Amino acid sequence: EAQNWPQVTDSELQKVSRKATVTPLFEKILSASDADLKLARLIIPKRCAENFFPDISGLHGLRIKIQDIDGNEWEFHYRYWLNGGSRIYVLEGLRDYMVSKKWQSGDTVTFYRVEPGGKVVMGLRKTS
DNA sequence: AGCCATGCACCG
DNA sequence: CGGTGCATGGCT
Repeated sequence: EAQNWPQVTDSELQKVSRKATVTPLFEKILSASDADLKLARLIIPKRCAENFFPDISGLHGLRIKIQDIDGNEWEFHYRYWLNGGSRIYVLEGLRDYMVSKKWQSGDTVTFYRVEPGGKVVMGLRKTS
């Protein structure tokens, strides 16, 4: 009994009880083509992609899991197109998300990072 | 100088 | 003939 009584320092308690930190990464106002259900893809501004999304070397990109604000997890495909000597980054496979959130041109999508873990969360703000 | 919104060729 | 993946061009 006594030997199992927790003897923790204040700083340990702080660490244990600390809430997850949520850092806004970037947001984008949806263009008409971002909101096109047939395309179902979102152009990620280059600087945002390279600063905040995983590095991708090959043209095939990678599958990326992103959680929405309600904790539902979605899986998209993150890749890029070659454009001149540069890249255009694109998040594909958004159709279900778009339908579910009534994603429309002019709305604003915001990406967050949650630590610890580094999970990416996305939220949608409708035009007011 | 070059991003990125969108046009559009071409491949199945 | 619908989508992918790139080309084009408006715009900053």
